[in-house]
Amino acid sequence: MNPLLVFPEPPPPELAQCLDLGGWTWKAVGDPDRVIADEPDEGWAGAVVSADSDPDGAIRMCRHLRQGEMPLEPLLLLIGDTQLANLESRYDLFDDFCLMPMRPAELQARLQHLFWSSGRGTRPELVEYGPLALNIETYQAAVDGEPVDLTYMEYELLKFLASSPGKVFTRETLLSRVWGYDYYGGARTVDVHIRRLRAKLGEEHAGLIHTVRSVGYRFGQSRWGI
Amino acid sequence: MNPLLVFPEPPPPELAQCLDLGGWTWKAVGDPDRVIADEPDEGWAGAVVSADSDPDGAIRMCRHLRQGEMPLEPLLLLIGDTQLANLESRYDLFDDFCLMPMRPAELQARLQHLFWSSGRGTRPELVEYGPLALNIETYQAAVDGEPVDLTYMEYELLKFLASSPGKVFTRETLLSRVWGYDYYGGARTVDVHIRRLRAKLGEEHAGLIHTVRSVGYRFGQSRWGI
DNA sequence: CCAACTGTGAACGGCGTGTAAACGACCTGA
DNA sequence: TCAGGTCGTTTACACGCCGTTCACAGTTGG
Repeated sequence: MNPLLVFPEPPPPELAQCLDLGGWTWKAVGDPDRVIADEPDEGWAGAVVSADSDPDGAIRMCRHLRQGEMPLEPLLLLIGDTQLANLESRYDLFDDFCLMPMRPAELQARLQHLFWSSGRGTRPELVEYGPLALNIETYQAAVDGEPVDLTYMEYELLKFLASSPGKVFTRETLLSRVWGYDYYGGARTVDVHIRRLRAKLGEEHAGLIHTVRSVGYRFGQSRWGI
Repeated sequence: MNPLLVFPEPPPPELAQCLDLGGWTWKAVGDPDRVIADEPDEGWAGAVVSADSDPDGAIRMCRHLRQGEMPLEPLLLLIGDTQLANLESRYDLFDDFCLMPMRPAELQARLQHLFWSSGRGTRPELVEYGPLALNIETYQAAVDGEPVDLTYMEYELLKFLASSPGKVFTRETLLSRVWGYDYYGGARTVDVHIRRLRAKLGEEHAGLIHTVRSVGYRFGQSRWGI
């Protein structure tokens, strides 16, 4: 999943720990001006802003995230109960809030509820390598920006390979991981699917999938640039 | 302002006191069957459901308020922190929650935030995609400006799909999100509704709904503009 | 009581998938 | 250098899954 934007930098330890425990990926940003510069390629999935230590900075951050053409959603605001009164007439700055000191389970529930409400992980999850791009959400593939029509198994196989570029997988590994642990069939199956993949990638990019003789197949270059 | 529906009957004293202090008008309803009978002429403004004393009854009430053609919004759920874990996958039953024992200021803030959101924020009144336009308020659909007559389920399905254009949904996901998480029925149901939708969209626009073999269905084009 | 809406079972057809077999490239040893 | 073997590539084909479509039953509302 795309990382969450977290304010301030560094975040309160209990917040960081709680996010990690919940399995969220996140990145702290200390200043509104750094939001664009620090934005990952996939974009922000949402934001968690703590007003505990620096209330004014937090408000500035919220306002900055919400203005502009693409307001960042969802946005969760963490505040102390003494600051509750200041919230009034600023409801446009956040989607939900959570009182400090927070209970980890409450934070988890609020984040999940927010993402459920917004309907999706906001932006597409992508697996990219060189000219290849796989959109996990839409089950679509593209090479050099040109869409490629893949069947279900072709897509799954390519996704698995491209998730670990440079790593060699044996046919047995591929069969058990892509086809399923209980799959029982010949190893030739893998070969044929690799061939169909290469054909669809086109002559120019067929070389993205390397054959490692007597071992298996590898997607992309090895780490030594062979 | 219209009264809030409050559960249970009688409500916990601290809840009643807190609502009164905040200047809310409210009316307690102890049983889902009494929601219609006790509804004031102006209708309910929203609901506050406490799961403190009777968790199962509270869930039943939430479900009852949310089902039907006119789900009651906004709905605030009050729960003890030990019940947090039960919330998962029931995010459709409420719009926000508040942990017990509650802080009066927090309840006020959450109610105000909810009414602010349902009043003018977040929820789009129109879902548009290319030639398709869905009016959420009036439950009407139009293609190329021409109104299309959709049944309830057709409308809900199309609205859900069109809310996340490009994203692929499995039949299971559609059944749980559109039909309800507790729906138990065959996946063929989805197919047939998709077919009816395509028919009503007309030959020209039937392609708006794509079949992703072995996966599910997708509305609209991918974000790569295929 | 009729009409519209919704869910389910079954038949049909297409295409994705797995497998066999021929072919060719590469390696090894004599 | 040639023979034999190993391994990957390529082609062809049949099976069966999966989506489509239709018919019909159950339900609800007017």
